[in-house]
Amino acid sequence: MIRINEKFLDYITKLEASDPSKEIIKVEAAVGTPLIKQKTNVLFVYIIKKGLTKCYLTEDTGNDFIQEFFGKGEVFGELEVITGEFSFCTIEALTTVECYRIPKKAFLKLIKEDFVFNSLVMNLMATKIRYTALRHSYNQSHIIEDRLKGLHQNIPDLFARITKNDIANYLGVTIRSLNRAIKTSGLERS
Amino acid sequence: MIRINEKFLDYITKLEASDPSKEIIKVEAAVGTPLIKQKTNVLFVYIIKKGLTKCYLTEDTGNDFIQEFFGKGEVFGELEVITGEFSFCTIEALTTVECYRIPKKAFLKLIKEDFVFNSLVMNLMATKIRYTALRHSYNQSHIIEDRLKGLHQNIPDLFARITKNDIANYLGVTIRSLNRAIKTSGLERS
DNA sequence: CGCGTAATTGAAAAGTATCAACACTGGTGG
DNA sequence: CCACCAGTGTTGATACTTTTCAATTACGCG
Repeated sequence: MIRINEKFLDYITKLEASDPSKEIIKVEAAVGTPLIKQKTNVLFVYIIKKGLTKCYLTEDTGNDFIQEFFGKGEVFGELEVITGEFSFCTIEALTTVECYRIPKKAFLKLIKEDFVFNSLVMNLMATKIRYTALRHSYNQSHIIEDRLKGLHQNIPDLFARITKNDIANYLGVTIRSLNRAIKTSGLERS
Repeated sequence: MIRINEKFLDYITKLEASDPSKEIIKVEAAVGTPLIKQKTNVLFVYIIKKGLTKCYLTEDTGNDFIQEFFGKGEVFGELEVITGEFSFCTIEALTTVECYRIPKKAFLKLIKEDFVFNSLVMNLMATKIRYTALRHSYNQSHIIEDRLKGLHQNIPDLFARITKNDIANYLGVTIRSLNRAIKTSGLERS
């Protein structure tokens, strides 16, 4: 599932336009660039303006597990900035990505002083929890084929946008199993 | 893993003590009582004072998947109250449970007017996301035996406190597989 | 004692991973 | 222009993990 958050993007766009101190700036990242790295200190919060990223964890086994794909308006880095802990995941650009970047201090100030902003962040986090919980549950109680079908319904041009490797890492399976599931589900030429 | 949040409990305890309008009240639930039901409107936020609950989703397949066990200080219902959506999980008492109960309106008012409270809620949600994400990733990339060992490390008296059925639903496996894992991991008499 | 719920176990079937070989594609440099 | 290479994708055979199904035992309680 590619998550988006138009509402938040709208608000940030307005903020950026009326920001005299230029705390919110636009940055661009090329394909493959890690915007946040696992187990590092997070100094900025990012909001995607355009493009696609993956959010993944590298396990001690060496496996990557993709949590979610972030699209337009999605926010990352906010958890780490709020709790002050190191990042538990890596955010990497899958396409060229344009985003807004807010320094930690400015983000925390906005949370404190702008209640609308505060509410948007609360909502965004609540939605992340719901989404993550539902997906975990779904993954545990459905076989690969069902999970693949579900993903494909949400992203019709799935195979054009995301590599097989990333799809497999998102579903938490090997590429071999993914390929078999594609066959048996009849999703080959999509 | 049984999650706890002493800091939040402390704050609520203080709030309750100095609450003239008696919006925060203490309630008690017997074993098996559902405090929040999946797919229903949520009117209260709860904070556990004493006891243990399970937070689980019932899938369309009929399987229950336990998200987490909540202990002292853990909060639930806050997500639904913030987003206004129906609950996506059920919260059920595993022991006799004492908790504080705050009406939706009062909770939202606290968020708006008490910044310390607001920060505590933000932190609590950020922590939930981190925890949920890490667990999902861990579950996808480790076999049952490892997952069981990890759980047992966190809850040494696991088998005394939680039924086999619930442990299996927490790990997302069948009881049969759980029993085999207990054997092969040498955790039988714990 | 008798009942219902929880726990245990074996055998077979289904699902998934591992391993290894091979095909396709778009550069890159001789 | 071709050979080579790296990255990506495909496929079969086999081994391993987990579920399903069914039978059986253990335990608490009226």
